[in-house]
Amino acid sequence: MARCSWRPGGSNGPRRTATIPPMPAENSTSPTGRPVVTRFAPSPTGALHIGGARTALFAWAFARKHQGRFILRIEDTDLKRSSPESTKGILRDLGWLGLFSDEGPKYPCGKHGCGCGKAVDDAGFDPYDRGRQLGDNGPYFQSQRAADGLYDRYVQVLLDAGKAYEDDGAVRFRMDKDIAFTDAVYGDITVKADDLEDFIIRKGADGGKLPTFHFAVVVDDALMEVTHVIRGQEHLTNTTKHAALYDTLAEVTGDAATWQRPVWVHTPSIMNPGGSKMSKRDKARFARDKAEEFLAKHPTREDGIAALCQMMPNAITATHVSDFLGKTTDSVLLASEIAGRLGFNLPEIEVRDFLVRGYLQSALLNYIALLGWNPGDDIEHFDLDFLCSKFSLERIGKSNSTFDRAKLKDFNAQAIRGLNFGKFVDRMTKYAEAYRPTWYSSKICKDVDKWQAFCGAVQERTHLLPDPFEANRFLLSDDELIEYDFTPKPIRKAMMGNDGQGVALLEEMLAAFESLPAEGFGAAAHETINALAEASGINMGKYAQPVRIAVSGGPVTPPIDVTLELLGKGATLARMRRCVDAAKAHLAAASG
RNA sequence: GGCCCCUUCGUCUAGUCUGGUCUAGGACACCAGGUUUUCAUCCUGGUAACACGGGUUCAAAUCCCGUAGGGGUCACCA
Repeated sequence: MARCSWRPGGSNGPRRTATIPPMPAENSTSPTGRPVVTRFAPSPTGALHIGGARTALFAWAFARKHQGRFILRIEDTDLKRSSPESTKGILRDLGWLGLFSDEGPKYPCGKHGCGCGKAVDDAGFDPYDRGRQLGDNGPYFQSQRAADGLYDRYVQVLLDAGKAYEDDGAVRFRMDKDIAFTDAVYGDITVKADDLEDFIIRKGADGGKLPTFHFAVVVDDALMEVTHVIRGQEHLTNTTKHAALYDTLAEVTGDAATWQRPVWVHTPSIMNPGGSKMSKRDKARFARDKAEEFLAKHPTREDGIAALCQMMPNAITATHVSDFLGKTTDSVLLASEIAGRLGFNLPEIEVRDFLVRGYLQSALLNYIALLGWNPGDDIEHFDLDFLCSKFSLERIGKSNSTFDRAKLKDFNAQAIRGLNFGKFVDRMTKYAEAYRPTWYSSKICKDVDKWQAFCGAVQERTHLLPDPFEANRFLLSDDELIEYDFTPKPIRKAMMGNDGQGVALLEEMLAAFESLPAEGFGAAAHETINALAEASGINMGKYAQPVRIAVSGGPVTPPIDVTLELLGKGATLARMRRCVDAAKAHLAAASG
């Protein structure tokens, strides 16, 4: 395999030789005649967000489809905004999605790509460790490549050839020709020289004399032999710059093979329902709106802010809050703090958000694959293998698409239902361990039989992993804490309807349950109800609803046998007694 | 504002290149009915779109022009 080091001395023999295997005939998507190489090149300025994940997915799938390589390269040439933490986060999230690179830095523990939600011990993990960067094209961090003097060599070549010039400490590239290029999605694009401007390829002292994105991306993609540049459409206009750079570098180095233009593939954007581009700032915006609603409930704005601050940790002052409300800051930290106190969920924007909210990676991947791409038939539900076998550039759409959480949620529910039971139990256990400690340490979760019964009862009604925990809080509640409110219609109807028939039936069951054994209580109680119903000719539902209400305070629970088994005899009877008393009091109050 | 790009049900989209088979198909959401001890699931049915205006043609969602709307870009950010 040809190494990618360009000889600054000027020897300009072709780097790629005839030893490069010819493209398979069926591979018409690589007109460059080279083996397919794609890359994902995030800048580590924050967590991996959903748009980046889709770009990575497409690049990864395309490489798989053509038996090519998928490279991960970190574009950290912006000193001020890049951080190793972001790099770790991006690596971790790509790992969670299962989009591992063939070359470039990798997350250390493949096991934690499992979505278990477990806090990963990455204390000793240094993504910048060159030993971890697999591949023969040197380091995969632009900061390291710059330190090696890589980009400077080419800047000098351009300077020497008169194609670039110094400008106030920076180096600017001349754009003096019309540029035309072909995009695999958008087709032919032409821009006249008059509409183009010379642009910076190397920053001045303030920017650490580092290459700009436009320059680094071209040099790296060329040297890494990237054949297909798949990225978001915000780069479509920028591509004129890149095309010019490829052409000029080919001309001045005489190495047309290395500086051959790649196939550009620009993907449409993912938008919010409101029409704005999906971004981190949405969290702040959302929290702000909710906070304003909260404020509006107070006599004055000042009162509202004071009340809000009251709820916040001490470190957060009124100034912080009003800055946030005044849009001086979009702090995600503040946004999530407000969300926590006011009891709402921030919109999921970053890949990690979806993990925390209980989405399965298979559902998320499936859904985002369909945002801007489709297999051409009516198949919507598929896995990564299917995607890899079907993915094609031709089927990427041109128009932006709106992110529809309702549809994603449906995909997730279907994915959960499709999980085999053992896997579902495993997911629930790990989710509880990571995000629901109270449940994780509860006797329901610790008792294998109970836990299996619980999971079995909830699987088909789970849309998001935490749903069962939210919907069944009553299972962990103290008996005395169950509150009975007989005014909501479904409850009133079940208990008070037909002259308080529900209350009477509840008493009847209570009496019958007393003699049941504590062991196997759920099944026994269920049989008893069946027998009672049959004997009285009153249908089963009339018995079941009052029990539901008695044990949970509400009209909705898992199937009655499982519910009572999880609760056990003691709790069930205690709650039924309290409920009977409360119902009678309610009845008396109503008639009196 | 200049330049580039986009425009089919509320949303994701099929169909557009290679006009007729499109009285425009699927999915999510929504509505109605059915199954079910609640909820959920499941089943059946329904509402709902070719942005607008011209042109070409025997025939246009499909081709051409214009208008409107939307997005992107015009940084020593990527």
